[in-house]
Amino acid sequence: MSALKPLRSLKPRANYHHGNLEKALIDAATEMIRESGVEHISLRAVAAYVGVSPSAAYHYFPDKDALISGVGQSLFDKLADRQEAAMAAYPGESREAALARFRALGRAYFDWGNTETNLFRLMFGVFCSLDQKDALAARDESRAWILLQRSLDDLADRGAINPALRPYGEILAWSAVHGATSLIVEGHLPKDVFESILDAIEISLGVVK
Amino acid sequence: MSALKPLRSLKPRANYHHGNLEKALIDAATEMIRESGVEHISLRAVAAYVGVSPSAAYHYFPDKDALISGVGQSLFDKLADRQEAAMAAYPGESREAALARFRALGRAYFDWGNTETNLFRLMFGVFCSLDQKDALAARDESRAWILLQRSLDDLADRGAINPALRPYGEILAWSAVHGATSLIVEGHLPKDVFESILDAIEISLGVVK
DNA sequence: TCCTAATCTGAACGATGTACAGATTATTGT
DNA sequence: ACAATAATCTGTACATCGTTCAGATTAGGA
Repeated sequence: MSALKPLRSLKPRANYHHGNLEKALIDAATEMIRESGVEHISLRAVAAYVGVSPSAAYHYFPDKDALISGVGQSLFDKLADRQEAAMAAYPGESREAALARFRALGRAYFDWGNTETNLFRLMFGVFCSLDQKDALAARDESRAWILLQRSLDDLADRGAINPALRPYGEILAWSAVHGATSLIVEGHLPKDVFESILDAIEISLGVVK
Repeated sequence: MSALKPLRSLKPRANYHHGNLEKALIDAATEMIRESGVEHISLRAVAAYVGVSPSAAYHYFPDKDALISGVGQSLFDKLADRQEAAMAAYPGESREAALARFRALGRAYFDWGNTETNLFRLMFGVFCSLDQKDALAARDESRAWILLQRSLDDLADRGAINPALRPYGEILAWSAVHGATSLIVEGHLPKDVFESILDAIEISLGVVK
């Protein structure tokens, strides 16, 4: 656990007009949640970390929950970054490469949950739960969702999965990977079962190797 | 949203020596979390609801988190009750009955998440996350886990699933059902995909109908 | 019936989320 | 260049929270 001391106290600049306070608050909150968990951060501490008074935050967020929710939204993009990087390790047009990328996609999700547990909990917790409409719209635009769609299209194009089962690909893969990751992260299942989950997903989708 | 007013103010009994304060606090906290979500309850409100001073709780729980965690532990049993009731609707020794019970098990989990969302979030949130050892030990003794094991044994005994895949039954079924329930409850997936998840689980386990 | 242990109260402390009035700075129009 | 206006941030204040602790109340055994 590092110190998390105020930053701006070093800078000679006055406190008024920070520059980009909204982003600074989100970044600070992200880092603090990452280290301590969403249940242990306070608006005041985030403001102090940025070097600003607590009230300043209320010009950008209606309340603390909105700030936290802002952090959550931004995390889906960071997860997609990790997934993209993981998939890049398996280039190529072959069926084997496409399958390897598909597994890398799931494994990156799992790794994210294990290495960034506090952020993972935030993303799928109360603060990021939206109404059906908004959430589905947000999901359709999220890069992580699009990566999953494309990965399944890749498999289908190469005849690596049963075409009749293709429509269920996204929901099945996401459900199984997310469920396993959640249960493992919270300690309900041991870590070593995850690869079996990936195997099971492939079987469900009728993978032919 | 109902009122949640203090109860004991009506009773003529004095405040000292409540009787079974520990259980009363857990019950009250359960009901209040059920209605408002774990992020919106205070130790003081729970104590007031029971008709007791805030400090009284500290004779039974070291802190607020311990009370909440106590609530969470007790919920796994209530989930098992629902699952048992749901399975009882499909009696019989036939393969079809065993399959129907297996699906009822998953559907009851899903229904629990949808009707008792606040409690569901608590069960699998930070407050109920244990170290690997404790959690796995607790799980092995939980009735919900045992129900799942028996249901899979039933399927295997009747030759309804691929014997080679039997060992993966628990982790796969729980992961997929939990993942789908979580994602649907938080709005990331639409409700109507759940039955497809049950189909996919059966395919993964090599169900022969 | 008195003594002791168990149980609960009441007051207090520091920290929190939030509201609001006013101070400070940036920007725009002339 | 300069004043007027808008945007941004501070400081203070308040109710509420979790938690501590000294002491009041009660139960139950000697």
